[in-house]
Amino acid sequence: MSGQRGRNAGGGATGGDGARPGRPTIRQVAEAAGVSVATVSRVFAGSAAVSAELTRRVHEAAGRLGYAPHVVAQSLASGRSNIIGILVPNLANPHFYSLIKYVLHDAARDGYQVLVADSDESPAAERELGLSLLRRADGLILSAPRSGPATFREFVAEGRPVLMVDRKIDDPVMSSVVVDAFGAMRDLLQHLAGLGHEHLAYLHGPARSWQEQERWRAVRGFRRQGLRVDELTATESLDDGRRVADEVLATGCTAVAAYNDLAAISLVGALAERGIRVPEDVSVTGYDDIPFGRFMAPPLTTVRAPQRDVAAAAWLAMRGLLEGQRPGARTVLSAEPVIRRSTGAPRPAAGAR
Amino acid sequence: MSGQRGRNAGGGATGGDGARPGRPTIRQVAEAAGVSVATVSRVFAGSAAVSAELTRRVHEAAGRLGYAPHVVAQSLASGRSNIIGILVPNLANPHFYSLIKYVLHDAARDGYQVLVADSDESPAAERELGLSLLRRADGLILSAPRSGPATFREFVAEGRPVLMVDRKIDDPVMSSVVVDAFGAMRDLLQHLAGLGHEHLAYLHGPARSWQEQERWRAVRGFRRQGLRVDELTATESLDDGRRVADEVLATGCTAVAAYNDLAAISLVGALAERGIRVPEDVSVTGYDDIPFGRFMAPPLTTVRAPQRDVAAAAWLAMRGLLEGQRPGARTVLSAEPVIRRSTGAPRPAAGAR
DNA sequence: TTGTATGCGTTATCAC
DNA sequence: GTGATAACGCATACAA
Repeated sequence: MSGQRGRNAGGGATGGDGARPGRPTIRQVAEAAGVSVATVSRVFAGSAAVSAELTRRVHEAAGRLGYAPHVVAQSLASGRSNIIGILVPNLANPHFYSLIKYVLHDAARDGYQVLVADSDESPAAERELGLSLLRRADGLILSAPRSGPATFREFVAEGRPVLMVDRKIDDPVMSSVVVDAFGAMRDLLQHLAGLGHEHLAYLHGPARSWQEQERWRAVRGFRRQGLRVDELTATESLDDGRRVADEVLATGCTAVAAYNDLAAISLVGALAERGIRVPEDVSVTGYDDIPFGRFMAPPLTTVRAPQRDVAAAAWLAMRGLLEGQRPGARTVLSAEPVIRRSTGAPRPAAGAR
Repeated sequence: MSGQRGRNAGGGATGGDGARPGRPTIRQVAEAAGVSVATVSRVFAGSAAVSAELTRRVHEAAGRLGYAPHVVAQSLASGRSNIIGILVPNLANPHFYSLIKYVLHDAARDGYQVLVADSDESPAAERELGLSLLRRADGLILSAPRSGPATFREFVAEGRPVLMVDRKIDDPVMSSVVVDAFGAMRDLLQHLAGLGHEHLAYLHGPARSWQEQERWRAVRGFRRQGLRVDELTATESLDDGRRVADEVLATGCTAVAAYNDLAAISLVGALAERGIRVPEDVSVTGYDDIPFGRFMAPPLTTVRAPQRDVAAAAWLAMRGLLEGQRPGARTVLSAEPVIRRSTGAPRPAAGAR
């Protein structure tokens, strides 16, 4: 027998005035309303037409007993949980929780709850967490996944919709929503080149990130224009600015393009500690346009990732998949540079500081 | 019949070589291993001693068939879902997702998944989302809830553990983990008073927040020391800085204590736009010590809320409750001011700017 | 439109 | 230590 066994004893023979405790079941409501359990089920699911009279009686009885459907039992019987999972590589980055916040709201409006998991940049954790989410959830949103195609196929093999956000994928069994980072990053660097910068440093992001690859591809492209581009590596945390600042200064560059705002913000802070002025001594750009970039001194030049649109597109796609649409759809959104005051013309001559 | 009807046909009479598709069930594993379903269940649950030989055979068969327990069926039968819910008032505030991130990890380590919901500061939404989470989850963590005791009792009436974070509660049916904001805020203002400030403005937070009430209580206390304290209202978003900045300037105060870092950051940004220098013209303090406060110019003087400890205490308490501990425990943590450079001595004379 | 009967995949009780 | 089996609470094919 089960754990809650005996909670709703009686009820059968003597007429429903048996044990009182615990939540009422659909059976008790049916009895109280003088209808079958199927009718109660239909009334609550809206799945089939029920006469006005019986609908009224069911609602009356349910209200009186304080009945609410048991979601776990519904899930077992129907095969749907009305839960979706969302897996991100780093919950500490505002970029990701802005996605989560919006998806949460859109999903709630459609009656879905959201299981959240954070892989902390670990492909192995991502695989495990993804599979774990897929046991519960009707679908999974993978935001900027760090693992590879083999893992994705394992996910899909679970038989539930998987949606990739910010990761290009050729496999037709998965849909995706991506932001075109290449174009936006190219435009951002065009802005730097236009200011007269000829020597850049790029702060790499996580190597397994598709967005990182796209952003770097755009930066690399400027080498062909004769610009010098040095490569450094940022981290996902805010605490690493000092090391990076020293490395940046060692390159002698006049501008730094960071993989994302977190790295840029941390760098600007560390530069300020050293008395280096931004943008007078060195220009700095970020990517994402997280809310705090506006409040730095100087306000950060960056690229605005349209997270509201990404989230909306993601939920729209996921809902479609849940309703049985064929997977494989690709949504591409574009981002745009936001020029603030962390970028300016390069200092006139070397050694000016 | 059910939605997945027919997925695992055959199996009974003819000996298990029936339909192949779909996930294997415990019954198929039992058959393949030549044991009963009860034994398979015990092996996977570790709930009772099973001989080494049978354990081996079960694992072998399960591995061969690719069996994994069906979590929804487990939930229905056991009455436990291994899911907890966490409900916050505003996911856009780093203060809250830092709590979420830590709880997520601690819970995952114990095999729990986490449903996240965001009430957007609405008590009505909080009630609805809380009840909704409680249908699925084994327990609910309420972070800084905005609704009242009546709602909390509804939550508790669902028969599952409810843990309050950052909200004092006298009801012995609920446990709580709170940070002593009063003491920390008092210390922070002592710092301001020590610098010579005699005229403060306080930026109120959400009225329904217990933390707001405690912080304000500490600020109000300084009136008895002869300090002048003007009251203004901040918002939870970063976008309202300009209005607040004008109101702050109108008071003529020499220091501003904001309810939280978000409000302080936004205020400093708006003041900078107006050419007002911090801390030379006006000192500003925040509360929470979100990561970005360190990277503002000037770095923000604030109070460090020990979120790692709060999260650890919260999960510890929740796990205890899930294991059947009696509710009612109170954990109180303390916070400390972090003096950075957004505070300084007041400008010597009025009208100096 | 409504009711009946069965199955969803497990857990846990009881007898051995 | 192991097996048989009744719940867990609901959805749904099918009959009426």
